[in-house]
Amino acid sequence: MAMDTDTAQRQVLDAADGLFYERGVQAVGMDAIRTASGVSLKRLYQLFPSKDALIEAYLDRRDALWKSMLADHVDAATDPRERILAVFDFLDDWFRQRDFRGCAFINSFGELGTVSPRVAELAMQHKEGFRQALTELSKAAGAADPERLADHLILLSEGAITRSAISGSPDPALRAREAAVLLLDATLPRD
Amino acid sequence: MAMDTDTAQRQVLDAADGLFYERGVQAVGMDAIRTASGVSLKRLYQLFPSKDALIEAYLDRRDALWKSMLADHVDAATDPRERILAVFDFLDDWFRQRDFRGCAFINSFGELGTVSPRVAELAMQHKEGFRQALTELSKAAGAADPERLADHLILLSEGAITRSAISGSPDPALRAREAAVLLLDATLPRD
DNA sequence: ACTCTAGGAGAACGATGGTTCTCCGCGCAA
DNA sequence: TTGCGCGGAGAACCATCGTTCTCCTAGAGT
Repeated sequence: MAMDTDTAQRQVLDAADGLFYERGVQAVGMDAIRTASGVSLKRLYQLFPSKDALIEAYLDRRDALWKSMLADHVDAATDPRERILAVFDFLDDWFRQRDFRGCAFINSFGELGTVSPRVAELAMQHKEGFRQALTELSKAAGAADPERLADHLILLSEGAITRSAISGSPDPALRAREAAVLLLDATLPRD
Repeated sequence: MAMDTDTAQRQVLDAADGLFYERGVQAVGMDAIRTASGVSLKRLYQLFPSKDALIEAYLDRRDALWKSMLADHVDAATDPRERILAVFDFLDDWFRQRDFRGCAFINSFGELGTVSPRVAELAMQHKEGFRQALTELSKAAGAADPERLADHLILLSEGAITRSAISGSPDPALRAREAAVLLLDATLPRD
């Protein structure tokens, strides 16, 4: 009758993801997660020894999921320039999801950045991973200064994320893509 | 001996600004504001009937202050193109402030956006004000499509704000300025 | 001097949060 | 069958929060 450990863990993480992302980490109590997951408080606390641990697991999973969604979009293209632009198609897809609420890492950092070094660190690592991905793509596209191009593309992406979250419209993804085209035209060697 | 209403109000807003901005709105209790401001709870509640009202006043004041700091930087330049780039000099100044913690509106939106329509509205209005300022600057610089240029510049700015907040470095302002130069070169008519 | 009232300090109140504990039932080893 | 231990439901506990209330002091008007 006892639900096995793996599915219990998954259900807790599913519930945490939905609630934390929608309402913010501080606004969601452990009781809400217990109700949404159907996993008792006792079990919940033996799977995750504290709310902080659960928040960390939530962010870890988001990071992995996000990276894999990004990779799926990028890998659907072969031309190096198209692979860069695929990043913005990915953003467009993401922004169109009904539950889109901005970047979980930015949101969590805003809530806990000053008080939880762990959350601050996870946010930095997540963003650093994105930066490295963009640097690779820029290198593959033949940019003379791939790190710089990556930085410019990140700014457009992050800007699109927060603008889309606040405005509630997916448009910023298109605007960011346009701007990226201009930047690529100005930066990459002609072909 | 009673402190007059204006100074009490100012002290409360000063304290609220410091605490809300540093730790986030939810993490700061009214008691902390009372201690930091030196204004008794009773008086505090007759100045601001609820914490929500205080949050709103805090955001209102941030909006006004931010706009005037931006205007100061922009108005220090006369050449239309320089006036656009002054936006990024403003960001650089801002990011270098020791207490810089990102955009108060983005942070508050992340915390309360789904639960407080008022905060969501204030965040939208703040960003819309920025958008209009950039649209005016783009128009003055002779852009063929000033709204589009403004959108592109906003993405760079917002991206720089969140990246600087998370990385703790002011660098993103410089990167955003570089990218803005590339965009202006690609967008504005030659002179 | 005697009210009268605004304001300060802080207790009080009811709600909610994270975390732990109690009690109970159930499946399994001997 | 008899313990035994895991897990479920939810109460319990202690802290904190937003908000209000009580009590008291001190100054202003008469």
